[in-house]
Amino acid sequence: MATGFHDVSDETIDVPVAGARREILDAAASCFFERGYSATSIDDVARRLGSTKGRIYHHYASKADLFGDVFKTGMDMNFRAILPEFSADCPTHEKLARMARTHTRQMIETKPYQRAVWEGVEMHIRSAAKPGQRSTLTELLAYRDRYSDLFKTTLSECRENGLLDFENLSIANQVMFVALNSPLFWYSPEPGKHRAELDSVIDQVVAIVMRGLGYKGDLTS
Amino acid sequence: MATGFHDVSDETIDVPVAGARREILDAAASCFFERGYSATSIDDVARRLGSTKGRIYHHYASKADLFGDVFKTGMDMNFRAILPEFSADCPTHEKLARMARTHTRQMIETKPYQRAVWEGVEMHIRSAAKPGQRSTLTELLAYRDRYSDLFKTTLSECRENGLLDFENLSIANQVMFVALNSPLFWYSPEPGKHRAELDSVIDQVVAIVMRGLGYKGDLTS
DNA sequence: TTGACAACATACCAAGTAGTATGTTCCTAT
DNA sequence: ATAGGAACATACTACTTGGTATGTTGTCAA
Repeated sequence: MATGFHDVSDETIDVPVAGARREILDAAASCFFERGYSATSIDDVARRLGSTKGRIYHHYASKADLFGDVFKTGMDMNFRAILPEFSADCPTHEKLARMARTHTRQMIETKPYQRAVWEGVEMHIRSAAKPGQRSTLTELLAYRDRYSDLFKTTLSECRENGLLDFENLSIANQVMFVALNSPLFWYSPEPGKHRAELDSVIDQVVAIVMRGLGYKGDLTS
Repeated sequence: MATGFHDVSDETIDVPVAGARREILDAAASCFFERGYSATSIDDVARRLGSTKGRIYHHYASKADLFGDVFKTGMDMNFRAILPEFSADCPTHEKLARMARTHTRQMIETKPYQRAVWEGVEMHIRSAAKPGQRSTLTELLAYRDRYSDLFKTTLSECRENGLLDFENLSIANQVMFVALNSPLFWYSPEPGKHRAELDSVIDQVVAIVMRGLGYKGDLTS
């Protein structure tokens, strides 16, 4: 099948897409971010690119495929940012805090892509995908679940070490993710602002989440 | 203007819409919940009603108006649930906990409506409304802000009393709301399940949030 | 030089979609 | 009884949208 769409189910993490594809992806992510998936037409994306539909359909078989690639590219970014932290050899609670910070930073710095990921998850929850989209979306969601499991595992370790305290692991994980993702909806860094402000926002969100999960210590590391 | 659409800006909280309107609202909320606003056609709503477009356009001037009424009805439900708690005379932290519980319960029990509220907020954030929808949506958002301020006020009081501890009030409020709203996305009560399960989910979410905001005490009240 | 193919643009189509214009039926106030 | 309007259904239109079919141009290997 010549969708130009790499298989999601293999166990490797892809490097970011480059060149022409990337331009299309950026435009698509921006449009999906501003208007949502179904309110965005292929012509909208083309207009933002300063070109026409032809260009997009030359690289992608369908609108759903384009969305899928935005989703996957967003997740690739997250994996590349998180894996070093996940593999780091440091106290479990510190690892979790670093992962949380990195994740939250990702949400802000690659917002359009992450917003597409969010919508993809929503589409799956509401099972609002037509057959055909359905199988592709399911694969993509499995990809995201692998990412989620990195946090889930770390959360579980922390609890076993007595560093965290919560009842149900899945619920804790869900609430944590939603909270860490939340800047996606309420924070837009003003162009002139210092990096310090962004760091402050991230620190505050992570602090609330860590304490919420039962962490008692300091987070000045 | 014969939109049959009550003014949002007055200071009273409306009683729930009854009868024929309510049937349409329920169907619309369900459709918006399952497919999102722009992926839902008026014919979809009509089909769910077992009727035709004529019925809907007899009561609502446009799709945006219909959505607006779903939004407002959802917010009316929230106000009616929260105001007694907000006005209750009890320790501030307990008031907040009760408000949080009530709000979270609302998210689960009136999910389709709350999901429309969420999407309305999103639409406003991304300013993805065409002119005309825009002014209506802005009014509705002001309505929601009044609701949000009830929590913000209580949060602030708690901090002044030394019962909570967080840095920025707005950030704390945003993170709190997103976390309390989160069951909207990950919890679907199975029909057979006991009410106990629902209560447990609510308690866990509220516990995480309260601790995250710096509350040190117990929540067994 | 030339054939072939990638990378687009142009033109087009069938299927929706919001909204309207116009019936039709039933209920109710007079 | 009947006029009138509320509450719909039916039929229609103008427009959008995803997708396709078909050009056009540049590039590059043989």
